[in-house]
Amino acid sequence: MVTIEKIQEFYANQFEAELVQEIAEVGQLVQFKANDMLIDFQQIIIGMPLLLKGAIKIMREDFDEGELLLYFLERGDTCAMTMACCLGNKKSEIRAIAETDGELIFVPVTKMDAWIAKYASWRSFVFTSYQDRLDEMLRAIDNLAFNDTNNRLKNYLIEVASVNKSRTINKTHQEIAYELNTSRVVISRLLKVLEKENFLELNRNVIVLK
DNA sequence: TCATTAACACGGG
DNA sequence: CCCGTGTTAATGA
Repeated sequence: MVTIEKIQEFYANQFEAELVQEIAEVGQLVQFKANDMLIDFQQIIIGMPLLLKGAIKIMREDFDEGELLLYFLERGDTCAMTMACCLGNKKSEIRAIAETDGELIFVPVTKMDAWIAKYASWRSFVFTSYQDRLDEMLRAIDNLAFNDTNNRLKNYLIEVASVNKSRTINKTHQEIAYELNTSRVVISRLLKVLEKENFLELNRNVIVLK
């Protein structure tokens, strides 16, 4: 059961009391661990997540089995894909994997529709979420189209450090290569250069930004 | 020029 | 020994 306090803590200024009450009644509190798979491709979405704590990475599958990191979700965010799926009864086009440990509230699909009509605050939450995700998607596309791998890697490292709230990144070169949809050789080489530039420090399984 | 794939050596756990 | 890392050589876009 979701406590009203928890919802208020994170969404207090956004939702009217009555809506907070309803979320508390039907919402389901879910704890997740880093690397938990929360949503997979083709999966049918049965609920919508309201992220309280932690970070979730949203991945897109490539035509040839590769993957690509689109963006991270953080506290107060929700997944636009989920909303699109809920409203359109479609399967997921993305994969959501926990980047860190965290906590979210799961709201059943059935309520989503009703609340859009009933609560102005929910309606604007849904719309601004769409807007935010679209903006992030555009940034992801720009990054991909106009940046070389070196800059993509830098941006990626900075973003990862930010969502983990730590300058220490616990990832292997292979994992990074996978998320940026490139090869490990390239990542190893670029990281080595960045180390020489004193941008970071390399250790086994650990990268420390300076 | 820069990425990819394959291959290999090194070394820490 | 296994895995992550660093590097090279060949090939391609």
